[in-house]
Amino acid sequence: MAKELTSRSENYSQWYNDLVVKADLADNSAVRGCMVIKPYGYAIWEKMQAELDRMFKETGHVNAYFPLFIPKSFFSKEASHVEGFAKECAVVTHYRLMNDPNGKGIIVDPDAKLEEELIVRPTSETIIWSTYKTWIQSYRDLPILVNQWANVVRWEMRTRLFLRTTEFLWQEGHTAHATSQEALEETERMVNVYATFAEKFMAMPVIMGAKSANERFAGAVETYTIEALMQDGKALQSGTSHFLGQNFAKAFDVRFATKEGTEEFVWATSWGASTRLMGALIMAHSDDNGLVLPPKLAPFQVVIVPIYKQEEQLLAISEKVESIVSKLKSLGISVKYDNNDNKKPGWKFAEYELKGVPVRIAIGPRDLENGTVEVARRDTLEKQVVSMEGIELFVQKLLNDIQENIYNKAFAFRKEMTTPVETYEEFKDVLQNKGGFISAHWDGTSETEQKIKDETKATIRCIPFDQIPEEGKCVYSGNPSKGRVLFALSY
RNA sequence: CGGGGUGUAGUACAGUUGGUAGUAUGCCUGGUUUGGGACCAGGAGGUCGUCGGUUCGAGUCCGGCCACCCCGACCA
Repeated sequence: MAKELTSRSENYSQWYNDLVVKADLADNSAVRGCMVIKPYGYAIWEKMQAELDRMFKETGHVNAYFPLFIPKSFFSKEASHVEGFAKECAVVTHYRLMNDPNGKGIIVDPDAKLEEELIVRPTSETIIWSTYKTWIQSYRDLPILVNQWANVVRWEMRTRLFLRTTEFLWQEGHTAHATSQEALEETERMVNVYATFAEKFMAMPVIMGAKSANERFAGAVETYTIEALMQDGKALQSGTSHFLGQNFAKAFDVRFATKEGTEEFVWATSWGASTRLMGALIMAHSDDNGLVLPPKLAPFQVVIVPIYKQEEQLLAISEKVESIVSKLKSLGISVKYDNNDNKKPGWKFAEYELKGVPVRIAIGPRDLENGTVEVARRDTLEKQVVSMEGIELFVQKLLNDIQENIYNKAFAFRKEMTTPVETYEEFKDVLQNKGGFISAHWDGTSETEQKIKDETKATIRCIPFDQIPEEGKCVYSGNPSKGRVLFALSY
């Protein structure tokens, strides 16, 4: 029986939910707002992790691990930080359960109350900077370039698989530097790493830029972001890199002796990307037939489906497949041979399309006779019969083509969906009838941004790094502006 | 936290005026099939979310509670 997906045009949100569940990426769990990431989904996340981890290490970072729990008092040390996160923290108050003396079940042992409550980390700046205090005395101890892979908890009011879950997986980099300049360079370096990853691996074009004050991370002096555009015209913040100035060093009293013998507060950055990238990946490329994965992140890039009548035919096919598999593997191409006899070829075709496997090879008696195979590409759903001879090179090129094609497609879409506007009327019209990024002049004030948000729900996604200096008038207030910023509805 | 919805077999659902639970799919056995989600035969699987009430009798009616999902406000 078919696993029917809701179409994107019918209900985009439903389509997304259906897709995540039916492609076996993740499921809702017994715990409100928390998901189970299933093996196929987790395999994609592992691919992302592996590549990001490699890029972090290439830029000089090392991994470490800090505690899940943070003493409550740590949170009050940085004022804007606590304000940003206080409303969404899970708090541990007790450490023991007991049998309910009044009957069945178990209760929290009232005698096991913690003297100081522990916060389940929503992010680790505080626990890490309290630790850095003990690591840093001299300029010789700097820089510290640490990343951690972890889970964090943010008690969001409303959740969506991958896009916003109560618990999510991410990495958070926390670096310490002797100078403002150096920390700023680091902040920029890491947002570039994210952008490179998004474009080269996820095949997802992003716009790099700075956040406005309203959208900045709680406790940051400056937040850089990569913003991607989803197929429904909404923006998705896909990675952020923060210049924290000396805020956390001051909050946790982290000072160092300079070469000159003076004492100064340490400069900080933090940067993170989460399982939300999975949501971005899903929405960036997929269609009404299911997932479309970029070859560089697909758990397996090629699936081979045998078509046969009798056992002897399967044996003959398997023999051919074996050599194809080894040739593909020698080129570093990952491949799955699905010789499961319980499912018919047609079922497998549909299933692997749903799961977004980039290339499918079918091989049957007809092919054995002709020395050919049928190759189908997921992005365009095109099929062609090609010679078995040199198939590995054909597939290698095809995988590259697919990676490039889905990037180009997403890029063209974003271009089409980025609209410059001059008036507020136009702004509202585009927002309502077209969506996407709106490139508009803004007077630079928080008040204006807030008013636009209140009236239209659109926010400034970023002030692009490649902003062209241009005299203009704020689309809302009419006050002078020096360049355009990008507005959009966002996830 | 407001609004809406749903809890019945692994999953998705149906269940009429209240009469002792069914369909599809999946699963197990056997056989036939296999180039776009196969078919036949047999079989296993449910204290109907939970607590209470009405009743001779409750999946069904009434009340409380719980959970999850969806839509908003908050956020990555």
